[in-house]
Amino acid sequence: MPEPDKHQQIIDAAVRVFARRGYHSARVADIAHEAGIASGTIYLYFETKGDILVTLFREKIGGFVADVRKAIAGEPDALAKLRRLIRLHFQILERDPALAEVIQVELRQGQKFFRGASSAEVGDYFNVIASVLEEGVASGVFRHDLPVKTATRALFGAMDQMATSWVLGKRTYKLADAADALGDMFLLGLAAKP
Amino acid sequence: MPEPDKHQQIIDAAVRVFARRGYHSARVADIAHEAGIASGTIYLYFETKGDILVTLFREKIGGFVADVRKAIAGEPDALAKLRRLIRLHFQILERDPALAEVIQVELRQGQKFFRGASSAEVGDYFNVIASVLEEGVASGVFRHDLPVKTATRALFGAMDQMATSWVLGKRTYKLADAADALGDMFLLGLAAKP
DNA sequence: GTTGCGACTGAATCGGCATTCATTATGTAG
DNA sequence: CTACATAATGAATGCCGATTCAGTCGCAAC
Repeated sequence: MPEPDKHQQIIDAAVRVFARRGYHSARVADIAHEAGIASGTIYLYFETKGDILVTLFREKIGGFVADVRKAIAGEPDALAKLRRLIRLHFQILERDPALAEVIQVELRQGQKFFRGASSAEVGDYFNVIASVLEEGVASGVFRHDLPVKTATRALFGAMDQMATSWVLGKRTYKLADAADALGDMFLLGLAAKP
Repeated sequence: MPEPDKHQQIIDAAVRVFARRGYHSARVADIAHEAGIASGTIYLYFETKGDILVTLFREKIGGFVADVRKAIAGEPDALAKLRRLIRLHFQILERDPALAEVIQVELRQGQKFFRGASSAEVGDYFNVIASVLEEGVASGVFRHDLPVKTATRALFGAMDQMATSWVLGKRTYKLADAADALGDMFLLGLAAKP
């Protein structure tokens, strides 16, 4: 009867080790060491090394999406929801640097992020974004002819790239401070007002 | 005296094999077979398997940036340059599906794309985008208070995500068709006109 | 104190594939 | 035709670390 505790212990250790060494050069023995257990024990809780990675981001991204969903549900209109979503996206990553490193850099290994095992979770997030945009179109705060799919991808891509740049840089500036600038850009555009 | 020809032959074979199998499950022997040579011959032209990947995207991305630079130089103002850049970004990827697969999916392995060996080339591309935005700010077609760095990242991220979505989907729709929609979004924003 | 049982351990195994290099082919010059 | 140089070959090597599993531990029941 594997302790549910140890599962979490291994996941947390894996986040730290993957952040430090990268997925490929991380050895299973390293994760075990970081978790304070023997390497064989890992295999009582996970099938393979890849399974650790897959499970880790399913759980983390699943939690991420749930947090965002809950937060925006409390906002009054699409505009507030959009701004809140952007801010939260950044806050969550900023809060946990090791997790941010893993999500922005390591999880993109091969197919795993957008294809493969966590595509469902990522798809959920896309749906959350799309639903906010649709609500805004329906209520008239966004352009009635907004191409929602395109806008969803563009917004996600923009946030994701800002997060990646922040991780790869020294993380000197506050990521969350960029949230409002990004929100303004999307809402108002780059063009000068006539 | 290695033939300069064979270098290219190997790179081209590698693009096809990486696109098909993914970098990790691609064997050096597969690339050799695809190129019609023996596996040992690869090592007369490249140090390691990783070197093939690194060289491949240095050359490809370098060419990509050069193409974009040249194309926008011919455009009259920042607005036209921006639209041209977006269109070209998509056209180049659409023209070569195997290369698109490799750039969007395989090259993100670990650190290689934004960190590591090709960061200089990617940095060049960021500079091209930023210079267009700066020109637009200076000439007054873009908001004078536009945060150029943020906008550069956001625009790159948006294009990159659209490309990734297109690669992961069945590539059914025309990627280039989304270019104008994306341009409009960035220039005008999501918000409804008052 | 002995038996049983699940959790845990970590040294030994094993397979896969990048890399090497002794050998062969191709080409050129005298 | 012989001698030398350079390019190409592909079978054999060697490494590395994920995975396994025979054995140990801790504990509860009787």
